[in-house]
Amino acid sequence: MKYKILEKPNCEEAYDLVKEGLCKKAMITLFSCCKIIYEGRALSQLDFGERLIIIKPDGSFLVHQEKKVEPVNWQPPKSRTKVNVHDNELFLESYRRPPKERLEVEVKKTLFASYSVAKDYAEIELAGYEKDMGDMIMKKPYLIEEGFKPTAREYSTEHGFIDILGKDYDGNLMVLELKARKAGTNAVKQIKRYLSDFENPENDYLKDLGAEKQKIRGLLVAPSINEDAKELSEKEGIEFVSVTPPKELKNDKKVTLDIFK
Amino acid sequence: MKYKILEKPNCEEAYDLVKEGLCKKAMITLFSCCKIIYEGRALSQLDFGERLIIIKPDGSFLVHQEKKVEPVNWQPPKSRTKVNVHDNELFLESYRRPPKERLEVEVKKTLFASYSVAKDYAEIELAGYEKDMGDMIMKKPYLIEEGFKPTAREYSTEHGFIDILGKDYDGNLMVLELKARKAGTNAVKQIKRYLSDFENPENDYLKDLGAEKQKIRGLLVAPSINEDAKELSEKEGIEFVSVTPPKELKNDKKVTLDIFK
DNA sequence: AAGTCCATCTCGTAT
DNA sequence: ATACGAGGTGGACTT
Repeated sequence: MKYKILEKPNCEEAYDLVKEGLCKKAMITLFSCCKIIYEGRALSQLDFGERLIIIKPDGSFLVHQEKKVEPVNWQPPKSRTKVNVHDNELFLESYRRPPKERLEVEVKKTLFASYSVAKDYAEIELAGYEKDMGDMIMKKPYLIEEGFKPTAREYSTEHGFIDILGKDYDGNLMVLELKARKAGTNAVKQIKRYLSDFENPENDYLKDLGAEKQKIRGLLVAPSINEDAKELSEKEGIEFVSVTPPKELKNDKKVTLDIFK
Repeated sequence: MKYKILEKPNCEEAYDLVKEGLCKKAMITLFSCCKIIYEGRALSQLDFGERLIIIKPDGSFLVHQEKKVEPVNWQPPKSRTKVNVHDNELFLESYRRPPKERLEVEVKKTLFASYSVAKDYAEIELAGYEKDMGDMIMKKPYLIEEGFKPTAREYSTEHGFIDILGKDYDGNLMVLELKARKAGTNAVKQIKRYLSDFENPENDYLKDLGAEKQKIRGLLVAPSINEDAKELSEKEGIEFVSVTPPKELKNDKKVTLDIFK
């Protein structure tokens, strides 16, 4: 059977449903009054209350209260779920390692329980990230300014990776830091740190890049910038260029799955 | 009624159930074949497939695929859910602002739908965070070393907040950076940045702190440290002290709610 | 409302 | 395996 739903199952019925769901690699949901203990990287306890419990076929284990996007307790994919009955109560346990972590759910009463084997072959398509922005700038460098030529991406320095390195029309070195969202002071400070790498005479980045004795320009590239960051960038001589990450989906993937007809 | 479950509801039945659930401020779950579009800070689309849809009474909207802990699409608390029927198909929409964001779910077929009003008055108790660690060190400064005296917490500098500031037995200034988990190179770099604030003669932190001409020690306090970070800290003269965040719950909250008996 | 920072962050990716 | 960084980060807290 592809799915099963039980209303007010007793302890043994709920146990059987969970067992069956695990066996069939189904999504299992329980709406139950339960108490939860977590022990691992941190430690938590949550007294009895009614919550939604979800066990996914990849081993993920979620407990959702009626508020917030985040689960109140959880275990990650590849965790192992165990089911037990003690004193007419259902116990769910989820183990992972490493790190060694344990989640224990004591189920007092279940309003309803279900499992169902999901048919889902689609993957989400996303756009509007820093990566998309970088791709776009590499392809259309004039978005930064006329004559800009990118030379390297993810250029490694002592202080981390420079998003894009390049030269302007006059051959001056340009250090670009990309932010897909509104930039803050941290982004400006980040660029300052990269620039300090080039000022250090011990490093021979400049020689490597054939840009010795040239001016070095630091650029913050983001859709917008907050007031503090604007002030700091002006003070530090960091330029700001407004670029918005492209929000374009590769729409060629127009699959209509026959299964769902 | 406190809850309702429908197996293979048709479009109108599902519509009525969702409407009723929203009205009663219930947790709503649907296991449906659906297609999803999101538009807001980023942009996404997800083709038809079977997923678990959750609408919480606080306005949170979650769509879970059969893998991962994170929802594939979501809206945060206080979002507004709208339900509609077009051409014998159910449409769920969730709006928020600011930022203006929109989630649209086209439901082709529903395996089962439910709503239930959750009775949950418990709050999670957690231990094992950086905050707990800080509390412990302020109370038991000898955990850092004999003679250590903390003087300030969350001390503001140009480069951010110093977790704990203090003096050693000889009156030297100590800058403590706390990490509740294994520390990496970033933590060491963070301390270097704080220390640079004190080296800058423009700042008069030192005068403020009455520690002029004293040595300044940078300490990384964490349960453990990775190899790169260890190397860097030794090179930079940053000391490492191993402290594990306390994992103790205030166990006095042993409430047994009569409602659940 | 906007900024800042921690998190059982999760998740992808490179090493 | 571990390390590192982005995220529609979320969520709590401060200004």
